[in-house]
Amino acid sequence: MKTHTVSAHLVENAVLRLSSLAPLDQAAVAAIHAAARSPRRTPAHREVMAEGAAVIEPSIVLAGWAARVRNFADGRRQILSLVLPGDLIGICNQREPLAATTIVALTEVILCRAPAAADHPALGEAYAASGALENAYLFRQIARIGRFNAYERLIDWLLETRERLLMVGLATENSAPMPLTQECLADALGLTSVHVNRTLQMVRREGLLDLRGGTAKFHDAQRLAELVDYRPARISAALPVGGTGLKSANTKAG
Amino acid sequence: MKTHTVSAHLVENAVLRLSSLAPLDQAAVAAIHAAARSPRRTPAHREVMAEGAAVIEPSIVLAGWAARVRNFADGRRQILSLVLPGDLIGICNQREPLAATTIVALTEVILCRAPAAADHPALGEAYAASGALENAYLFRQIARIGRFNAYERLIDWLLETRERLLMVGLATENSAPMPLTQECLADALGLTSVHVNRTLQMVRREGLLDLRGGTAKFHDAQRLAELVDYRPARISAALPVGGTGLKSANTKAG
DNA sequence: CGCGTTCTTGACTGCTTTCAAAGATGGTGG
DNA sequence: CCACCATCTTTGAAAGCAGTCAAGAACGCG
Repeated sequence: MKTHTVSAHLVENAVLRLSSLAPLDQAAVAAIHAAARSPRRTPAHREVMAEGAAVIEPSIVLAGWAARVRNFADGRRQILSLVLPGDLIGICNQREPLAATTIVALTEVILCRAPAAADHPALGEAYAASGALENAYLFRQIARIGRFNAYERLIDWLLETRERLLMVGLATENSAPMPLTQECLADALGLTSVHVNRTLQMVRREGLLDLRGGTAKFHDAQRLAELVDYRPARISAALPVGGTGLKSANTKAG
Repeated sequence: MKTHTVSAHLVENAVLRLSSLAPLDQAAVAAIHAAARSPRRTPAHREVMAEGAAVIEPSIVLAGWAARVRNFADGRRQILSLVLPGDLIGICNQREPLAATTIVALTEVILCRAPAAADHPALGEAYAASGALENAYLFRQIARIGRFNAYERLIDWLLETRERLLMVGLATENSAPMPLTQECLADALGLTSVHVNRTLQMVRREGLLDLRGGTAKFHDAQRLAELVDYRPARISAALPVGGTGLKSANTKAG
């Protein structure tokens, strides 16, 4: 298996996400494909981008998992958000921007340049929608960490990640790749790895889901969603995101 | 005192913030002044904007405190971010956008329409910078709630709020208005009001700061910043935000 | 002065962390 | 194919930070 070229199907994940955010014309899709012919790779554990550095060129994630992180002087670490295939980084309409956060590769990550929005209006819309969605996930992360207990955090976060993977065609209704160590999970959830481990076992015992070997199996996504009152993220009246995933859990708990 | 017109000095707060984010030409400033002649008021405790509703017109906060909040079915509440004078709400470049969060007035809030960026390029830049800064504060909120204990959260949050108020000329080096109940603070910090109360007393006893009667007194901002390794938010190499406020706390703790 | 909201306090519970060590897993080289 | 090593997962016991419940004090307002 040659690792020097990006196989075409990788690009499809990104195209799938972006075109579900805004209808893309042929030219826009072609531009993405063209950009993907010059991929850049970042090995696992290495930084894709450093906080406070001049921002790198706008990029599309073609493959791999990364995370925006904040590192503290005493070694504590908080994952601010996940960066998944189809996501954009370094998009902003400012002059002389600085990277707001460090982004670290959790697995090997493949990116390519994001075609300029100026050249493709459709892409501009997709980028804007992507930004809005990213923002919505930040809000969710705050609410999750601020008011949920470990059990709720874990379930809510897994459902959210599943939703995002569904958008790029990388998950199925009840199975999603989840190549994170429990320590990473802990950093994302504001917990310790020990407690993540115990919480994971609890959910496993209940038969609701099973996370191991880099894969999450959702045995009863509907029930999980009800447990934490999970609703798919929505940023536009026109484009319900997550349509592939959960039915709306609007049955009154009564 | 007549409450039916917006006195000119209120507008100045917003102009101060926006022009520190991007240099504003006369026309842009005039446009803001013009917009401010048609203010809208929202009484304390009422919603400025409801999550999931079609987004209201882009607005500038002229006066008052508001907050983006997430309410849970069981009564729990999390404040996602503060909305202060000079802040913008409802700015986004999408079609058919939905409000990502509810915004509730914590005190009476006065807003006005935000002049269209299309008509004033300088405003467009200011809006973009404002958005980037808002984003930076979301990241901080996640890190704060995810990895800080109550003591650190309180100090860090107060320093951040002070920094933001300094930007609009509403705070001085060691005093800032803080018209929030301890319950609101708790909702912002992901704590309970009882614990906020106890933490507040601890900081007070240490003589570091004093929060009461709607005003925060910072007796030793430098020391407080060192305690939580606080650094002013920066979004651009060109525009160091918070220059009015803290010196960089770069002395190695040794 | 009376009332409602906010602040304060105490005792108790409990979720989560900490520390340490044992067990599993996976990849590597002999 | 197995030994070996590093990394990751699992477990137990103990301590601590923060939450809960309840009631009294203080404050602001009409």
